[in-house]
Amino acid sequence: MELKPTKTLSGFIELLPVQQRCFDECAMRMQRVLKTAGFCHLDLPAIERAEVLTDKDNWDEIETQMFLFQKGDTKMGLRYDGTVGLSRYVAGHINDLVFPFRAYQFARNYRGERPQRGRYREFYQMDLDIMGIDSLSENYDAEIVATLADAYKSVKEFIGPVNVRVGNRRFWNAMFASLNLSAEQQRAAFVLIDKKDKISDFYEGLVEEVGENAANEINNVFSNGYSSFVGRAEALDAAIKELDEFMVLLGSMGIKNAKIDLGIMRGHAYYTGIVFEFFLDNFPELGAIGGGGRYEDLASKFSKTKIIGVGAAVGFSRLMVALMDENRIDLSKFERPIKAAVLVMGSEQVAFSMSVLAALRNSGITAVPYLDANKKFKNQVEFADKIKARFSLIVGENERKNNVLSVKDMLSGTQQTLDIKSTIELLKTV
RNA sequence: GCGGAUGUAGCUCAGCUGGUUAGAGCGUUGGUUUGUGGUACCAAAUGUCGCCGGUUCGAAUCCGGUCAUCCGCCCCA
Repeated sequence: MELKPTKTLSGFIELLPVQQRCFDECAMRMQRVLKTAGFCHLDLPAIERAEVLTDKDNWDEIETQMFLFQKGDTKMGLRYDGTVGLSRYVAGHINDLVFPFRAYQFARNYRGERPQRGRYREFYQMDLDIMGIDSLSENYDAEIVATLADAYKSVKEFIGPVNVRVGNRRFWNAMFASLNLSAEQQRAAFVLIDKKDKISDFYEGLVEEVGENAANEINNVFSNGYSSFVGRAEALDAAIKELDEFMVLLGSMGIKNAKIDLGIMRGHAYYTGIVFEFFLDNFPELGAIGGGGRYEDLASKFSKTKIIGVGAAVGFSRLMVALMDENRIDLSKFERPIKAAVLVMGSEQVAFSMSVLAALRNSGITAVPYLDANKKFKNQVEFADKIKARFSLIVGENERKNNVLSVKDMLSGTQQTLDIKSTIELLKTV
């Protein structure tokens, strides 16, 4: 009989138990930080109407990038990030929510693009957002960054330290306006600045797009610093002030690993103010591991009410899988989840063994039985060894009759006979 | 959508200047040892050599096509 394939579809991830435990632990810690910061958990549908997911009309074109399908007359698709669903949710429940509304999502998202290294078709993303109606103080921008920095800090022992770079779209809008750039030139300059670190001919490209004078000015932002533009124009001053105040607030929340980098742009068009990206200190070549910014018209396609947001997204799967693939996470902490393996020598011992098992679990000890009681004892010990149980609790005829256990330390190989109570005490101390 | 590489055992791969019966390691199962694992030794099972076609007396091997996967580009909502 021909066997069916066991490999996952291209672009899909599955982890081994040790990796999964690490993944889950990190996910839990980061979410706990967000909950403590008062972000409520939203678990939104993975499937949305196609019209919610895209503004484009060309079904064939978007089909290559998203997972789309149709039931009856309803075209629908899998969400590709958390923002779209959140916008819809907030606009739809606007009367039931309290603003500023803060929410986080930890959910799987789907993209239909062709997979390559570090880019998956299904992945977990953690989104956190604060939304306001009509207005939302920029102070929240700092809180979002500080909260996310705390979330990363909670998993520092696994991923190492992070740093954050902060940019400001308002600065560039003011800059471009003062340079009298056309809309087209602005767009071109945006793209170039966004790709600045990736391309070698940044300056030459700028000259070509916006002319030599403007190119020199833009380049000065990076060579002389943004502060040198103070007093040039009102809007520029405001943007510079916003950046300075932002950094002060970050500092007062204890965030020290942040710096201003006006080369941070973010690809998405919807950002309008502060933008930021997080990087790993020890693995900068991985690229941004999370980022976000402020968007002024989050939900304009769902509601006439003006909803303003500031938010961030963490490519959680990408981060964890990349680190695990490169063996940069010490997984030893997750290798021995089982404290005790209960080995049952013969079916007469099953009932007694089950009572031992229950007693162990009631005491909070992670215990696994080997219930094929008539298998050779050798296989049972081997099983205990393979699941890396810390102890084997052996139940044979003698043990059952005397109401005791043979407790074998699987690391040292030594063995002793204890009653159940003493066994539990021993296991609790290890 | 474009380019490069790779498809052989459950897994990782070797074999490929065409030549009898298709190889290794790991893993699995059994045994050495039916109340003791990690190490050792012995043995066994497992293949449409991705698929289709061509060349040839003969193809895992050469050629064409096709599909799939990986890597990169494009894109990144």
